[in-house]
Amino acid sequence: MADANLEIETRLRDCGLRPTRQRIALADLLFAKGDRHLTVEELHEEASAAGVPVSLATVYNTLHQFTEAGMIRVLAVESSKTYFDTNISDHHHFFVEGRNEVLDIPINNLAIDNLPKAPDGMEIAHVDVIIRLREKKA
Amino acid sequence: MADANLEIETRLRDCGLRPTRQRIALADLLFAKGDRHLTVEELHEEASAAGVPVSLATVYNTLHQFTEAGMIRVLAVESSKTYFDTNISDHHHFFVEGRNEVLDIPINNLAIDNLPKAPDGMEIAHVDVIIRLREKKA
DNA sequence: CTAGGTGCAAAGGTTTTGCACTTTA
DNA sequence: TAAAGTGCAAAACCTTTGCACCTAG
Repeated sequence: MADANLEIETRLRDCGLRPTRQRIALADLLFAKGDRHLTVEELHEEASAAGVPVSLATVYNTLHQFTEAGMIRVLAVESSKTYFDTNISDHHHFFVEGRNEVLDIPINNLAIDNLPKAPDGMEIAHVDVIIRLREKKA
Repeated sequence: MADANLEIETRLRDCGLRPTRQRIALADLLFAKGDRHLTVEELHEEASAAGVPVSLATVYNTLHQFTEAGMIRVLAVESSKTYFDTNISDHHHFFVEGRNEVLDIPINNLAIDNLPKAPDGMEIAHVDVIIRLREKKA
């Protein structure tokens, strides 16, 4: 536990972020449980539940700082809320419509044929594949 | 011009929508110029510029009605604004980060290998591919 | 005439910001 | 003790809603 915190502290420091109590707690929640897809609201509630009172504003700020530092990624799946993904490796997502749930696509041999070239003066920053799911009618 | 309006009126009627002045004008703006990617705000401004005063609320309502009717599609590219796409055929997009611009991927032989199965009880509603672009540094 | 549509303004939800206070190094 | 981070509340967005008025069939 102390070890885990030390690891997180080091990681934050490496990203140029001061390891404050709030950032350590949030990073801990984010990375302790494997890959996660969270909204600001959800992380805020988890932090409160975990006995770490953090203001919503700080959660916003922190998640954006983590994003800039490349520790997490923003997912654009739905236009009302911002989802953050703790898995920054190259992978793609299911999105369950109606339930607003993001899932990793498990066995990732998904590939794209004939990926187009970027227009002149542009380069590809990232390719997102989102497979939208709906509940099957019985 | 009268012809075009008649066409649009018929189309709206077929979708169960009364062809009101506002809906005709908006449909006209949306479909007259080929495939487009617009926000509510942009369409509202275009309508005003075209001398068709329409309230923002009506643009929102109308675009949602058109979406439900299957005339247009919602694009989730960026989490702050909703983009609507007038091209409902199966195709994908570039998104220029920083400039917040949506472009169709032109020659569409893009294909996905090993598309995963939907989890139990779910079916695939739609697959979105978004290629995020950034300006190349010289 | 009447069901449906529109406009306005107000409310709702998410995200950002300003500023005083606190904490880290 | 500086410099950076945090919390609160207010503000800034984008979007939806309620209700009185208008309009197409």
